[in-house]
Amino acid sequence: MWSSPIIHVKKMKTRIKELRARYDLTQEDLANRVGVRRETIGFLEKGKYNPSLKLAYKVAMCLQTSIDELFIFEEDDLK
Amino acid sequence: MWSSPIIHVKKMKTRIKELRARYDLTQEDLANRVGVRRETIGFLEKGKYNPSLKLAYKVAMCLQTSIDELFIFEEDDLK
DNA sequence: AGCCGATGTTAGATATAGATAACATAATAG
DNA sequence: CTATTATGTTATCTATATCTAACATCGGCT
Repeated sequence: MWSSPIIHVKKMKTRIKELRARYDLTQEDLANRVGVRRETIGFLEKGKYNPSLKLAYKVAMCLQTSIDELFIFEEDDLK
Repeated sequence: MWSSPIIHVKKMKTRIKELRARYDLTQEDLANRVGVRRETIGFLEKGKYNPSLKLAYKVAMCLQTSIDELFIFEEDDLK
């Protein structure tokens, strides 16, 4: 008798790759600036995992944008 | 090409508690809507950990705001 | 004084983010 | 063509977010 959650997030897209290209950065460049591994950036671009808020923020800062601009959520909706 | 800044995030504040009060929700109410445990909301409010981006998003949606409005980052600086 | 709903806090378990190293492939330069 | 650089991908490891179940504390209410 628990109630199911109201918010569902089906999928999350990111504009990391697009913005990284705009600034002509390699995955490794960006990774170095953010302070993570190259693979981590690669996995993020491919949506292979759900970053921590701090990581999302750091990537956004390095790409001169905001979290809300960098990540796009597609909702399943409010039920 | 600029000199590679390394981003440091010293601390993160959140307005969860403030907004939760505005909508007159208990931690448990919000937790149920978001789909996490009450303690998780409590720990988030106290800055005891760094949520995933999806969780941050869901909390923001439940509080009628955005991630960028809900979480405030204090930078250590671009160095 | 009690009770009760909300929050704090702990300890242990599980899930997963992110690290690391390795190797493969694509594209590009030479 | 080979050499190199950027990216894809896999497997294993560690750190930590989140779950779960307790129990404590605090505040409001009668």
